Amino acid sequence: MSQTVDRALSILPLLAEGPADLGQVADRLGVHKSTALRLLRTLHEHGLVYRQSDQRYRLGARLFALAQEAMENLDIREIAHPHLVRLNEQTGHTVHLAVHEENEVLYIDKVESRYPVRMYSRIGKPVAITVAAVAKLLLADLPEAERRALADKLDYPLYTARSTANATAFLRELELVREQGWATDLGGHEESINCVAAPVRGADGRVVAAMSVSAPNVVVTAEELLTLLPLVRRTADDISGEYSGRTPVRDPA
Amino acid sequence: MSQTVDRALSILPLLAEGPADLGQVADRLGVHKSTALRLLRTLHEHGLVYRQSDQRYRLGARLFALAQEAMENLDIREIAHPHLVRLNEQTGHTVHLAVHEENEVLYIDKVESRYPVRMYSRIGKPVAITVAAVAKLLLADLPEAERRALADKLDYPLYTARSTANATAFLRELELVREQGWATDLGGHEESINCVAAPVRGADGRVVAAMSVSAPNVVVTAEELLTLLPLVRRTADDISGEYSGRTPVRDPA
DNA sequence: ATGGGTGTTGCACGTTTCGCAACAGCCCAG
DNA sequence: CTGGGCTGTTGCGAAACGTGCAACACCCAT
Repeated sequence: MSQTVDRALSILPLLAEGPADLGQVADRLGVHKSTALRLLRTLHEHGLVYRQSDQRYRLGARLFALAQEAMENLDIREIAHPHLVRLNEQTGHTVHLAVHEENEVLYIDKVESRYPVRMYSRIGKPVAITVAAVAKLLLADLPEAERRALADKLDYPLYTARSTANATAFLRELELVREQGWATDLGGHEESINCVAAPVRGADGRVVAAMSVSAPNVVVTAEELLTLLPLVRRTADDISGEYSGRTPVRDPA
Repeated sequence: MSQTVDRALSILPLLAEGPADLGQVADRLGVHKSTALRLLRTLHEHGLVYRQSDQRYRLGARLFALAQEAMENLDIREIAHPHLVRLNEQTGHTVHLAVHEENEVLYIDKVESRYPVRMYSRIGKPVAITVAAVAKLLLADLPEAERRALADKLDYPLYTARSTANATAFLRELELVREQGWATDLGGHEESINCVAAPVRGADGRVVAAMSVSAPNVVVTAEELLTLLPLVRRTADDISGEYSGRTPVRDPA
């Protein structure tokens, strides 16, 4: 690791606490004033640090711009994909990844049993929003007002006898999902298909995506599928960790 | 200025464009792979850079945390926020707060129409500096020499037919804004969006921030939006007063 | 197996950075 | 006006630090 860079970067969290002048920075870094000056100058040239009118230093505008740009380029799908593949290899079942957008829930990735098929279209198919396990997870995380408003606007088609029947039942189900942190769809969409799903959360704890494992009755019973829940949740948590930058990746120290 | 730090910091905007692997980083920096590796490691230790499971690097969570922390420490923002909210309640439109820093103008707060939810999403994004009403106000306050120098350096993208076309037009517009003490953007950035803005001044009279109200054509015409000007200016003046310590906090009756 | 593609490590050279000390402004007090 | 204290700034030599090289380790395809 580079000492100079290390010192320079140590300035950033220090300034995040509030503005500081050259002397304070030098003291807290444990270096000579002239050294601190040069480091600050370099940070300044890159816009990470800004000098306000009283000559004290602040964190600069470029930092916001960088964070902003990085946010937009964060591709959940890209991060999640290898995890989906691994989950598929471990279970043999179909794995889905879905996001919530504009009152719809869309699949954005899918790995099918044995042969990994990547869906390249960014805009996937809308899912059955009232019954799909992933939809429940994504909607359960909305503020209550939005949840209610949305629930009222939806249609509740009876795909099967176990489909969610109306807004009241749906809201009750969302409440349950919200509390337990996972969701299922047991024959609610197609009679013979069961799903178990877990949420992917961003750094702020909000649900940004949901992942599910689906299998037909003829292959595994609902009970057997439920035994996969811990694995599904762990995988979702791994993705969450990676997505929010909490590095769960092994470092070959 | 420090060469090592300079190189290390150059990695950040590079990664903001999207994830990259070691070789790509080294190439674009023009250094040996081993050098890039050590720089990345240092950045990694500080959490500014994160290594995803495919071993590629991307910007890390700490960057977001820093940006957010820095933003929350901006005192103008804290003081202005309740005023923005009130203005939003009174007008129903989107309200922005922006500051000027290092030849960029960026939004530091935003209250969206009617929804009490505070969106961090677009905050931090640099604004279209040649057309945005807030940008004109902030730049119009610069000393003439700086204004000229800046105007020459800028690009003048034609977002719409009403966008500022070149440096001459821009300087003329700034002169006007400077005299009248407020600014507009009538379809200069997006055809159907109009803005009206007013400056926030510090104790010394210099413009420290600018506030705008934006609304699409389909909701209110430009003329109707302009009738809000007195209210916008009064609000900006209130913020100015509070920021410069002249006025005790006014009750929001 | 074998080759090209990655990422990683140890090392010797020399460029870069460090701390020092002296300088330059600024503000306040005498 | 003058002087002292405070902050930020600059030139310089010494040496520490970072650099590029080359060799290695590893993974995946062919």
